[in-house]
Amino acid sequence: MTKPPHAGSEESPARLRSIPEASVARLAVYLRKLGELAEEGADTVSSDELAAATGVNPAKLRKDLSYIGSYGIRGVGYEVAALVRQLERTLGLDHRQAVALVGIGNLGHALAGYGGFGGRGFPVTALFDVDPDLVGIHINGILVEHVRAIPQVCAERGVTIGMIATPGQAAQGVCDLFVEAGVRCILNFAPVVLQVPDEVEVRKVDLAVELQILAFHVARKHVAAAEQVASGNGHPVNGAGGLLP
Amino acid sequence: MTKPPHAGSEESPARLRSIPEASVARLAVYLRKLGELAEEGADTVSSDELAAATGVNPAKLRKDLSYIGSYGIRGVGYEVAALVRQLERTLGLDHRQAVALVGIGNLGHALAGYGGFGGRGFPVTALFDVDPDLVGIHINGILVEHVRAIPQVCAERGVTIGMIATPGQAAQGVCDLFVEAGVRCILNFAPVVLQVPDEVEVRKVDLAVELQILAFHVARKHVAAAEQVASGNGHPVNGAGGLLP
DNA sequence: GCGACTTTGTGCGTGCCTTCACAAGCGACT
DNA sequence: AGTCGCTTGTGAAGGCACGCACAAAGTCGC
Repeated sequence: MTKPPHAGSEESPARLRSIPEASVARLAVYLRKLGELAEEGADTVSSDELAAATGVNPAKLRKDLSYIGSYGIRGVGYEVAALVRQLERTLGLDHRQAVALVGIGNLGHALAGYGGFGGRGFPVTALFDVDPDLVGIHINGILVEHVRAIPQVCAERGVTIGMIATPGQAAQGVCDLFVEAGVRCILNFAPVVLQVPDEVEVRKVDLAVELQILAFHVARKHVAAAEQVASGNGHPVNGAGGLLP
Repeated sequence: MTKPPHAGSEESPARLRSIPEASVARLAVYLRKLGELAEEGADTVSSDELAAATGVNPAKLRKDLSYIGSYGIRGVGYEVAALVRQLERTLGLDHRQAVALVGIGNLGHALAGYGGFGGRGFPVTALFDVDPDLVGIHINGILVEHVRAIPQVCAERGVTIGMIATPGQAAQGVCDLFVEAGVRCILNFAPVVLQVPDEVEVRKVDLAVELQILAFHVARKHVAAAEQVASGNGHPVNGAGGLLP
């Protein structure tokens, strides 16, 4: 239960497993900001500083970082370079993850051309579609192949992550092909819930749902605004600086 | 995110405000599935049925629906049409929400052309960019205007939701323009944390982070697999993804 | 009209995540 | 060398969400 305190330099897998899901998501955000800081020449950051820049609570940030070990210096902060290295190792970015993308529609095209992936250790290695007009063309130098080639191609090129940007009806079929190819992690942009074996991890990004959540908040704010007018309570605005006293 | 410690919790219209954030996200998913069911001619659904189709626990689904009122019939299920109506009202979809999009790059182009928005009550009403080569062209019949026109155009057309698909450096500036225009809800695809006044709601979609989370799971599964081989104990850890029939 | 069956709505225990608060540790300054 | 100020790391408490299990409530068959 209680971990041995101050275990410095080992790669205990138990440590990995114990990181809460919510923390992992934030670690990725910290990592990007740290990259920027490194480019600006920063040597160290304090938790308060990094927390403000990433919009989280400083204590939460420190706890998140404590999951991957003690890499801070009390009274000083965190050494940027060391923290970046450790985060990259923890997030599995120390070896590249080949990514395959299925569905070269509007969104798929954008994803295939998105520079944010390849530049960050996620080279898009294979593209697939069913449309004969698309199969055979190149996007960013990558050949679009037919969906039926998924199992073979993915296995050959060691694809570890699959992205599905097809229409909803096609998504489950594509997913099954990925699973067959041994892909264990899938990022799904199609508006359906994929059925997968236990050992496969699926994350879903649903743009329409995101908008609907915002629409809910629009409605809520509308009501709140009406209330405020009624009660005469105006709320002062916290400007772009955004740091609370 | 950063809220003043316990702002005045009035409970007047109360029902909307009391819906947990996590439930709102799922309500949107239920709504889409219900739309499909309605098209297939279904009159009623049971919670078990809808829960299986959307990948959630039936009890959780019933609790979610209970937040918006009792629209189920015991022994039968939920009347699809009535539930759709009520969900649309709760999510603020009974009046259209004009959406503005800034940043007509790869992703922006895809978003502008994405049919899933307009068809679901979110007409993309305005497009903006700074690139002179883009300003002036039409996408899907919508004119791309210069970013500096954001305040005026958004105010004129009653834009309630702004989407930011610009590079990171430009995002905060665009965000400020949205706020100036009175836009209170923002969907941010840029990899930065936006600083906004308290009354503005920001949701962030970060594709690179999504991939990094998956990369973490790839690494975790890798370790787990190696351990299994080593210890001979075949017990795969069940991750956090709880979707399983 | 009555009983059995089905399905909703929800009270409650459990576990995770967040947040506070503070001791421990480190560097700088005198 | 000692003290002071700053920052990390973490124990503990609170809150939120999830899921179980069951009572209430309705339908269907006879």
